[in-house]
Amino acid sequence: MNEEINLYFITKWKSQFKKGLLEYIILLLLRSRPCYGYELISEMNQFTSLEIAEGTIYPLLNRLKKEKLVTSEWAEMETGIPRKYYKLTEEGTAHLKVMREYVDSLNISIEKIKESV
Amino acid sequence: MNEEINLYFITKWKSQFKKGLLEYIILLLLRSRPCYGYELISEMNQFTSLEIAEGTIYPLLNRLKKEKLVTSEWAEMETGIPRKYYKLTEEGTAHLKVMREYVDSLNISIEKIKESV
DNA sequence: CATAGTATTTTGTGAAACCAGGTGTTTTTT
DNA sequence: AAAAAACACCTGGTTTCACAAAATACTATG
Repeated sequence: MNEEINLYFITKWKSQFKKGLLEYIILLLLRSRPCYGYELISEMNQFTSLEIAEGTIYPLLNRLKKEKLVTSEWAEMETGIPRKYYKLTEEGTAHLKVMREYVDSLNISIEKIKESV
Repeated sequence: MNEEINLYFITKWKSQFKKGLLEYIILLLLRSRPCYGYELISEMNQFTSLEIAEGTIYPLLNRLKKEKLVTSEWAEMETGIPRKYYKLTEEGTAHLKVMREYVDSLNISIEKIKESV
């Protein structure tokens, strides 16, 4: 049935599709509580079909920090490796709101296109 | 109210967010009928809040053609400039189906994240 | 004590959107 | 009739991001 699907194309497309989307989802996830990078990777695997590489999430979090949408803080664990927790700032919340409105309005438009056939 | 929004950040993010998404929307638009590039730009402006530059759409359509997801054909107009019409192929339809399922499942996941606060 | 899992970081590569420009035609304005 | 705007396509260079791969280092399990 799917013999004719070019999986290489789909894989590439999925990778491109994540651009910007990951930033949005990470901010959404941080809305509920501070998280550390490794945790966000597993949250992502659990809640979505998205897989996010380590080499993706840590630079992404650093960008968000540089933009002051999140802050970070080391947490020494009683046992285990220290974790760097990222927390949404007020600025982050405000920006997420703008992003969310954009994504929502886009989704509505796309639904219209899908229906209009 | 929005004084604190970094519009430069938002603009960059929107540009990133389009990656992969545009490819998906173009295929969705071509599902109903063949279109030419310039037409797709105005359709996009009309139906969505997305703006797509000429320097984006023409390379995009060429990529889709190279991947055999669309075919193209010149149409000499009785009056006006010749147009290159792009038409979805069977392969394009099959790939769009896969992409659509991916996007739909992602949207469901994101909705869950949004609700879980 | 070796292996797997936890947790962060860095480097290099590839792909896509965009800007800025170019070409040529047609229509509208002045 | 000339100038300007709109139509319609294309290209080259820049920037950004996801990813693979590797490095570092600690912890838990067998």
